Amino acid sequence: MAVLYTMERNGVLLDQKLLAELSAEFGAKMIDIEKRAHEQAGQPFNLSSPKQIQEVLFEKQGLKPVKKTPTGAPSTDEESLAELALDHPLPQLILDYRGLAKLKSTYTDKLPGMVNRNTGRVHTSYGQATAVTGRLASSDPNLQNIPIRTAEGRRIREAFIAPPGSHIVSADYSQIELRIMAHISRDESLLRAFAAGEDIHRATAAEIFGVDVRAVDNEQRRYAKVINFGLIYGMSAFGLARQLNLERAAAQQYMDRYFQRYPGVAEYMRVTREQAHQQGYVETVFGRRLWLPEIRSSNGNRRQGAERAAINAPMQGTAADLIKMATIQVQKWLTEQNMKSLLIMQVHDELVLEVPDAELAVVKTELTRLMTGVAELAVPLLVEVGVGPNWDKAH
DNA sequence: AGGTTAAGCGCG
DNA sequence: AAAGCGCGCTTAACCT
Repeated sequence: MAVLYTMERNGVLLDQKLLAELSAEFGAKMIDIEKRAHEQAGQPFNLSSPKQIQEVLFEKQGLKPVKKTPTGAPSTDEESLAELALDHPLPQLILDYRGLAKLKSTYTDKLPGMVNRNTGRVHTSYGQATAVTGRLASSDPNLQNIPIRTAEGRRIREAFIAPPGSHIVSADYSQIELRIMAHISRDESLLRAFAAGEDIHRATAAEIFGVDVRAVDNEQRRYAKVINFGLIYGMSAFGLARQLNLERAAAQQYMDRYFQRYPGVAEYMRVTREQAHQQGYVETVFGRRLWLPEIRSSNGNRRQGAERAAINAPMQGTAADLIKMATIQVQKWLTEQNMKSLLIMQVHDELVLEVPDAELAVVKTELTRLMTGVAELAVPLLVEVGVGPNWDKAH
């Protein structure tokens, strides 16, 4: 994939002033939180140290551990601290500190140092034979995990900018893995929902809760979304219960209801497990294989882990196949048409370009055409294109 | 000094 | 007994 070298060489421009401001702001907040945490604890301690957090919370403050880490130590992860925060002010302070520390150390402090002296840009490396599912992997720096899920984190995305006279254009596949599940399973309800252009989580909620699509409330849609994503990952009723804070029996009812309404998906799960077990591998729609050496392990946990990977791989892997083909097509078109637009990043289901203003209209049109037309599946491929002065506004 | 592992968390 | 897939990066803790 020569296009990967093109993307690496093109690189992305950063607003270094903004990153410096964010670093200063995050740093000041961290110092303030640290002070308050030390007051609450009645002693100074390192808020980055799981061991010291354990000592303060579970020994000194006497809070009860929520769960344990694989090595048996009481866990201080986000889920645990969020629960402990209901009874004590300290865990929330630690969580706030951690969030800021992550953003500062990984992004706002680090990225400016990665700017190339000659080009003034950041150049990632794409690993083409790293992820077992066929995805690319981005490293040094990783540009595939730039924050977006929180308002605080999104401000970092604003630092990914286009030069004067250009804009950032982002084009991403909408619900690509669920569409692939529809294609592979040929489940009637799923095919119909996508063909009709329905909001898939809303449609799923209507099926599971037995109400009209228009009557689905936000809570029901949120449940359906968790179930839809969970299915792609091979989640169990136990996992669903934990995710939605439900009784296990209730979670099991939702799953039963789902598979009753989408029998094609249930069949896909069954057939995929069976094929993986018999052949020792699973395949994407385009035939790339993922070998599963642990699918016949006598260790039940390892075997079940391999089964979940088997269920996920055809969807994640086919999505990877599709965007790889699309990436090649897009670069081919840019080259043939002598466009000045640059492909600068790939983030699993998204392509990011730096586009001179004069080319905006045609690039938007052609990106959509090339990405939606890259393959003919049993459901339409939908691409959402955004334009902005930076990556955040383009998304 | 330099490498590895554990814990944790950013993204799709 | 575990329980949700795929990655890469940072800090702490521990090792040689």
